[in-house]
Amino acid sequence: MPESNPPQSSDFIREIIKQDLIEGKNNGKVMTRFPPEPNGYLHIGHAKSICLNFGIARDYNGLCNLRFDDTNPEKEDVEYVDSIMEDVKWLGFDWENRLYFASDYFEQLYQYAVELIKLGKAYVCDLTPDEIRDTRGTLTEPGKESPYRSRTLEENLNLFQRMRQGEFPDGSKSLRAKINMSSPNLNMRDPVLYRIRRVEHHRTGNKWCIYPMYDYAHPLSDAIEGITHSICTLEFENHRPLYDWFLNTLKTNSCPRQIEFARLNLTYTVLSKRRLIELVQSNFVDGWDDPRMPTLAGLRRRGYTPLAIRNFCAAIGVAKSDSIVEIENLEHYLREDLNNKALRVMAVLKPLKVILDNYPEDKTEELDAENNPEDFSAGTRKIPFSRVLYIEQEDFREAPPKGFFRLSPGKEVRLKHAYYIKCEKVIKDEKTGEIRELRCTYDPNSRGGWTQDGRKVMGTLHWVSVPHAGEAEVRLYDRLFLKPDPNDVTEGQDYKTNLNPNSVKILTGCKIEPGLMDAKPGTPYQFLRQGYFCLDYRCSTPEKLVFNQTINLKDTWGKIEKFQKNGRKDQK
RNA sequence: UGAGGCGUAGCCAAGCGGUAAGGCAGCGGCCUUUGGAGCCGCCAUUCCCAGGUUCGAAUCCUGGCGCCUCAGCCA
Repeated sequence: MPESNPPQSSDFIREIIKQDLIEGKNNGKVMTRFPPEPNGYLHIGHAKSICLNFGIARDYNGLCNLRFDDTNPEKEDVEYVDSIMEDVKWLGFDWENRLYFASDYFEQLYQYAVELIKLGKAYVCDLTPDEIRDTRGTLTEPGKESPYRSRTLEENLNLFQRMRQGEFPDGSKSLRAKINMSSPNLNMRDPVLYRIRRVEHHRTGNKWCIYPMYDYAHPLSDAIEGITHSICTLEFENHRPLYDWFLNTLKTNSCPRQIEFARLNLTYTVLSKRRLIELVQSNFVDGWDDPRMPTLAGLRRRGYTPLAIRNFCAAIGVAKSDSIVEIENLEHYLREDLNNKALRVMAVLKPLKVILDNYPEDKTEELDAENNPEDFSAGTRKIPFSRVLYIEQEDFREAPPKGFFRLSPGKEVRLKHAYYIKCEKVIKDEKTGEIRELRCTYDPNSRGGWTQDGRKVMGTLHWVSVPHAGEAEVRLYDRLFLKPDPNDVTEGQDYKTNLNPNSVKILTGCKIEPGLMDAKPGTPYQFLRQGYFCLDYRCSTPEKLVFNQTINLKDTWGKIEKFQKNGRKDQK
C-alpha cells in the first residue's frame, strides 16, 4: 500500500529553501514552526499549514517546532491548546521535545522592548485606541505623529516599566514602535507593541498586565527559536516589512525569513475561526467535533483518516494565488485511502424483508466472505444465511426504470457471497399499499453467488439474515452548506442562511451482520455498496451502536437515474 | 487617487527563452460476485488583454484590465 499516491511535487517555498541551502544560508539548517493561536480548534486549513511546515522539515533534514502564539489571553484557553496538540499528533506529526509558547518568551520580549526604547525606536503613547485610529491616516493619506512620540528615553523607560507594574489602567497607554507615520504601508505607522490588559493568562496567570502584539512577538519568537523559514498566510504579506524591521533594528542573532502562501478555501465549507466558533456556540452544530465540521476533530469523528488528509494537502499544492479547492478533491483522497483499508461488511439501512419460500425453515448456513478485496491479508469471515433476510428497500422496485438491474417482480439477482434469488411475489399492506415483504425463491446451485450455466445476473445485493441480525443507528451526513460559496448570500443575510437543514439524517433500526456488533471505534468499515462508516466514539454504546457515515461510495446509478429524471446528462 | 500581492482548462497546479506536467471533476469505453474499486481513451494550437524584443515568449520588456490584502491596543 503506497504511503502517498500523489507525488509530492515541489512548490515555490521548497524552491526558496533549496536555493537557500545551495547558498549556504543558515549554516545549512532548516527550521520551521507551526504557530497556532489557542483560540479555537484546528481545521482542514490548518492541516495544509501543518503538512507544509512539518513536511518541509522532514524533506530537508530540518526540524519543526510547535509553538503556541498565545499573546492575547482574552480569547485563548487551555482547552484549545490540548485539542491542538491532539490534532497535530493525530495528523501524524511530531514536535518531539520542541513544544513552545510565545508566553514563555514574555520576559525576553519585554527586554527587547526596553532595548528598542533605548535605541530610540519605541515610545510610550498616551493616545486612546480611538485617537490612534484617528491619527493613523488612511490608505491614501499619511498619519499624524503622536504628541507623545518625542518623549525622552528616560521617560519612556520609566513609563514602560510602570506599565508593567500595573500603575496605569487598561488601555490608557501603549508602547509603540517609532517608525514612520507617513509610510504607505499602514503597518509601519508606529504600530502598537504592547497593550495594558488586566486579564488572566492561561499559562502566566496574573504575572503580566501588559501583553505583546502579534507583529512584535512573532518575529522575535521566531528568532529566539532559530527559525529559518517562517511560513504564514497571504494576509501577512503586508506585515513582512515590519517583521523584518524588528529583526534588523534589534540585530537578533538569527534572521528568519517570512514566506507567505495562500490559505486553503474549500467549497461548501466555512473555515474562518469566527464562523466556526459561531456555529459551535450558537448550536448550529453539536460541538467542535460534530462530524459535519471541517475541524480536524470533526473529520476524525466522521471517519476521515490522517493519510487521506495528508495526501489531499500534497495534491492541492502550495502557491500564492487565492484559490478555492473543490471539496471533491478531499473526498477523492478519503475514498482512496478507505478503499485500501476498510473492512467490508453488510448492513441494511432501510430493511425490506425477503422470505425464501424454497429454503428450509430452520436451516442456517455459514458462508465465506472476503473482508477486503483490495487486501487479501485482511482474510475472510463467516456470515450466517437463512430463510428470512433483509435487503435494502431501495434495491427493490415493483416497476423498475430502464437500466435498473436490481430486484423486481420475476427478476433474478445475486445476493453477495450467497445465492441467486428470484422475486416471485410482492406482499403489500392491504390498507396502505405499502410493501411488507417479498416472497422469493433461491437457486440451490448458485451457492457462493455463481452458477456453471453461464447465466448472466447483473445485480448484486447486500443482505442480512433476520434471525442473526444486529441493530444499529446510522447517521448519514450531507454537506453543511447548500452553496459552493457559503458566503454567497443576498444583501442583509449571512452565511448561516446557507446552512443545509438536512445535513444529518438519523436512521434507526438498521440491520447489521452479526460480526459488526463487535465493531471497534477507529476502524473504518465499508458497508457494501453504500459507503464508508465508523463507530461514533462519542455516542455509541455496546447496548446501542451508532455509526457515522464517513463518505458514500461513488454512485453512478444514482447519477444516471437523476439524469433520467432531470433530462440530459451534459446539463448541470 | 496609496502600498503589497495574484491572474495557465470547470477547480487546484507544474512550467524559470526551445514549442503547455500532474491531480480533481467531466465525458466515452473495458472489466466487475460491491452500479464500488481497477483499467484504457478524450478533455488548453494556447497561458487576463494589447503591443514590443527574439530564429523562437506562458516565460523577457512596455502599457492596460481584473481580482485579493491592508486604516484592531486580534492573530
